[in-house]
Amino acid sequence: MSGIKKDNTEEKILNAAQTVFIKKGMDGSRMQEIADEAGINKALLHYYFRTKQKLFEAIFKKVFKHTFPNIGEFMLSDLPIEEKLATFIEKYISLLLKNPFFPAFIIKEISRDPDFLATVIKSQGVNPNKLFEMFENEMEAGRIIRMDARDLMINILALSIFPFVAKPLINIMFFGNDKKTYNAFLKKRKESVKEFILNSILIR
Amino acid sequence: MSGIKKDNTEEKILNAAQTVFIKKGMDGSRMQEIADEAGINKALLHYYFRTKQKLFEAIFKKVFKHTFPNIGEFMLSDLPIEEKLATFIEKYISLLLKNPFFPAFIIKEISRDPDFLATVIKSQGVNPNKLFEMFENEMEAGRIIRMDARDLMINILALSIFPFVAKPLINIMFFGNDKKTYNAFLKKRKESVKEFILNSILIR
DNA sequence: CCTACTTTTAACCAATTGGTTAAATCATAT
DNA sequence: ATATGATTTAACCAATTGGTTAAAAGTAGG
Repeated sequence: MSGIKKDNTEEKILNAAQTVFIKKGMDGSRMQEIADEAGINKALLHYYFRTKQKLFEAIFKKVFKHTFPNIGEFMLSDLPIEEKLATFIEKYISLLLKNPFFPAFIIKEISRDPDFLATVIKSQGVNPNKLFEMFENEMEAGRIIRMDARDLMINILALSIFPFVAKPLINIMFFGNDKKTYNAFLKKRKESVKEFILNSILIR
Repeated sequence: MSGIKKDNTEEKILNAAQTVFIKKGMDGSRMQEIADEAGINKALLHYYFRTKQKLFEAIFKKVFKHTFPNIGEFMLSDLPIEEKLATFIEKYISLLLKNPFFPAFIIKEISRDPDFLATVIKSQGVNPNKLFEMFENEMEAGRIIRMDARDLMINILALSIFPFVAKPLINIMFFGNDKKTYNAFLKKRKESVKEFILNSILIR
């Protein structure tokens, strides 16, 4: 068997491809640039992943998994809704702080090839129905206000994700292009988004 | 002078370029495809707009202006804050409903060339400071809760824009890929976003 | 009609790009 | 050591792409 060497090279390729694809997108990336980034010959890319498309799909799936991780367990636990939401928002924004370019990458590519997205989502087994049920139970119990559960879920995602997706725009418009200030601001949003949402929906 | 003919062709090119660029982005678009869409020869594109880059910049500026229109007047008027926000959200989501692909296009391209974005924003004369002042006055007067005005502005934009930016994703995840249902849902958001925000920040 | 100018086109070009091929190098088992 | 199969490389290729050029077609004034 091959073992170490193969895995090593494959990993180098995946890392390099992720770097380049995230920065330039599928259309803007060149196989040669990925090879350079990985420190290998271009033909080796095709040896491991037959085509650019297949390499890209591998990266997209990987990044998608990281950007929309499974959160089933604790969101469906019997913790109080206030705590569930607080924990989710904190964990999720922390995740995005560690991978700030993931959301924009996903957004960029889903409008290029929406059909492929459907495949990925199905293979992920994403199923938000349980989540919606949970929200509706909380409404029934009078702990949060009545609203479309899909609106609620989209609002949570929007408030968490959007500042990362529109990072360069917001940074210029609202922060004089000062990256440190903006990063500090994003960290604080773990608190402010939580408050904003709970303020809106919690019945106290 | 040339007159009719020139304007006509230039407009045909701009329309075709917008269609193609919005669908495929700068990197994914081909000059030949734009020429075909406009029903003209490819060389004519270069006759009117010297390079692909220049043609793209013209489209980007045009779309950007439409996506972030000047809203100064009535947001700085002396209407009650509740009414200002309600009107803004309604108008803004209506605008996006008419141009649902604009936000994703802007997002896609700002991460490709953030420097160019800076130019466009500066030439637009966007200056949110007056808006922030207005929000802070409202907080001072005890009409809305205290918070970072930038958070508030970003939240409003996020809740309005995100469902359009992530359209294909949300449509698959939450709406079984049924476009009509999702469009109806987006229309209803004019109301639900307004309520969500006012619920959160209004002091009654 | 003729001249001067603008608009439009067909043909062409150099550079880039994803992908292939055949040979070289490396690793491993016997 | 050497045969075998996996890994890596340099050289190459066909197709595509943005852009150019020179000639043709259209337009308007005199």
